Amino acid sequence: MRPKARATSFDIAFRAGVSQSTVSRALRGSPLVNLDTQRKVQAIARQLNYTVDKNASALRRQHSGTLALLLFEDPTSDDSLINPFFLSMLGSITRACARQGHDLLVSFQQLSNDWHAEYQESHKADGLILLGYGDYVEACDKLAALVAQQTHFVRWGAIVDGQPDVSVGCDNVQGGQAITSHLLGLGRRRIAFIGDTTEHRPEFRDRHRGYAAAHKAAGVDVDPALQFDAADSTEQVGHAAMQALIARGAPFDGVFAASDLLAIGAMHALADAGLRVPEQVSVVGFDDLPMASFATPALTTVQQDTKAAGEMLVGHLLKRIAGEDVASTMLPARIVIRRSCGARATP
Amino acid sequence: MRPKARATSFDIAFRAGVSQSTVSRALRGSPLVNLDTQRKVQAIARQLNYTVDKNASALRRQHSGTLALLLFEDPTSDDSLINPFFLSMLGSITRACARQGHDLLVSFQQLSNDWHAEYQESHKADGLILLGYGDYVEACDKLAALVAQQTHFVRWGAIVDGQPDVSVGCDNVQGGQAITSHLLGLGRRRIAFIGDTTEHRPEFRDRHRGYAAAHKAAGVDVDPALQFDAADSTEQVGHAAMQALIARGAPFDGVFAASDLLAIGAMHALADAGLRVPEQVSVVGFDDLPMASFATPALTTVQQDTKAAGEMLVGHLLKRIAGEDVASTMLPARIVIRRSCGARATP
DNA sequence: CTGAAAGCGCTTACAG
DNA sequence: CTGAAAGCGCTTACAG
Repeated sequence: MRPKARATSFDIAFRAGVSQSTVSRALRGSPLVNLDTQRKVQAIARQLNYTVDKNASALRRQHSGTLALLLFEDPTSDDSLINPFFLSMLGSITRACARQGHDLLVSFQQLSNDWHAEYQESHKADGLILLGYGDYVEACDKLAALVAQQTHFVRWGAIVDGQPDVSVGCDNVQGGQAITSHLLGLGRRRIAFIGDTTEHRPEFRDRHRGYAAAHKAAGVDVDPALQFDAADSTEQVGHAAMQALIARGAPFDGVFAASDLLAIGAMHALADAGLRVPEQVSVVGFDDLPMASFATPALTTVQQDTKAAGEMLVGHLLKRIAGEDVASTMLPARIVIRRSCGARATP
Repeated sequence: MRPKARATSFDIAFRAGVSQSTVSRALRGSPLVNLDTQRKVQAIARQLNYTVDKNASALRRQHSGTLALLLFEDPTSDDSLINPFFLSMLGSITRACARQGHDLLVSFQQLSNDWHAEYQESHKADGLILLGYGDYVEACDKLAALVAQQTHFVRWGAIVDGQPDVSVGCDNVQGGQAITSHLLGLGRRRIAFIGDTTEHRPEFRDRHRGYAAAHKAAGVDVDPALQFDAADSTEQVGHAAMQALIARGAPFDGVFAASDLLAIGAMHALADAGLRVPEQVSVVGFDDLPMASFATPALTTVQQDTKAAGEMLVGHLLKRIAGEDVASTMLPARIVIRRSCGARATP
């Protein structure tokens, strides 16, 4: 049984006894068309199960009503799970797109790929949302190239001085400062920091800046021996970092890991080493992943508002596409106190 | 500064001194075209930063190289998080699509919506992947309608007798049987089941069938008072179910929750009631969400291979689109023993 | 308010 | 191996 071919606007025009242009207008609800004609056309369209061919429409109008989300991953972590934080962002971005009447194309990119503009150039999407672009310094050229090509895009991440693009990020400095102050308030004086502090990972760097600011405000010196570089955000890296820190021998009574995954890995390493959290060491993270509340002990952390973030990313991008100017935006971070910091078990 | 307009195949043709048809063929690597011509055209294309306009191409070829993933959610749980299991499926589906050279459109649908065929009809996607369609009985008509319209789609879920469509699912009966046998092997004799057992939730029903089969095989009678209907898979529902079960007064020494989220909610309710897991009650779930291993105690559960699932869904769909026949496929389930079942703490 | 016509940028028979 | 031409299904000036 051959299927009936899809109905086109010409089929509707024929049955309605009007021209195809009128059909097009009527379906779009143009005020130019007579109300009766419009109703008639729409009735026939419904009856024929008609849908506008988006390819034809996009070709003609030169925009597709679609946004593309580019998720970057480290080529190393090929088959492991996607960072749960990005997954949660993906959820909120998808919802925000739907609310704004746009479709969302999702794509995983290898960091190494030549990803600039692929989607927008091919006209499959009107704009791009960038998530997890890896090393910021390396990405910077590509971002600049995107800007130069007038690609419409927004980036999730730290707001960096002199950045070429528009981004939405959480207030990493404030979050880092708040959580560090909390640890200091609990009497911790030697707090380790797990995470890169360079411009390669501006989010981590900003969290570290908050960490430093909190120490300064409390009049506590930071021991450089307590910082350990970690560029990737995985449990494995957190575990290894903690082991290295322990091996270093410099005593510590607190750990601020720049992400929850790092913190959870660190907690495992502490447990392996027979150190009790939070009695001997307070541990805090950043992100508030779903699993943070399930960790043992439950992880004190900094929550990023992914719902607001998704909404803002989509909103900003749509404005850019419409030609409006938008500024990078910082979302507030909120600390979430659980057991791992020892708030209820201060020394 | 006005941007240079995007280059088209005509621009390339002009510079290469050939016709536009030849450009089109050359870019596609057609064997019809002279190798030198091809190289020349491709060089110019690269230099001009040319990309094929996918809208034009899709319009002409009548397919888009795009697949659509439809994620259904309960309208009740509007702003809560997406089920982490689906998120993980989404990750593997995205990867599988990329590997097959297809783009993925992601869409959240309200269960109530009139979702049949929207995407394929509009020619934005060549086929559909359905995830979490809610009540199977209610969805069935729509699935049949999709089949009737010759929409290409595959569904993630239970394989149901006489179903109109192609689906990929895990072997819920086998998984349910294996994990229940494990509990019985640990000496548990009164195992509660949290989950719907009707055709409305065929996955849960199949897990329950496995539960019943394991009891039968072990010669243990099932007390109907130990089953509690739960249609939605959320912590809240699991929590409430457990409370209701406790209130019922029928004693139990084990709980098989039809999903990890239900199991985690149930464990919280048990803790609230002062019942110790696994010493007094063994608890097991289904799915093996990332958070399962972080629960306290770590949750024994049944793992679904989301990677294989994503691959298979995409593979099956692509075959359907190509006109091949494919059969519904069941993936093996694997039990993952952790602390919550009391494997190392048998009475 | 409506229609005839052009054109978005491709792919692909058709003819050479 | 190459080119001229048709056509995919729309939207939108343009003319009435």
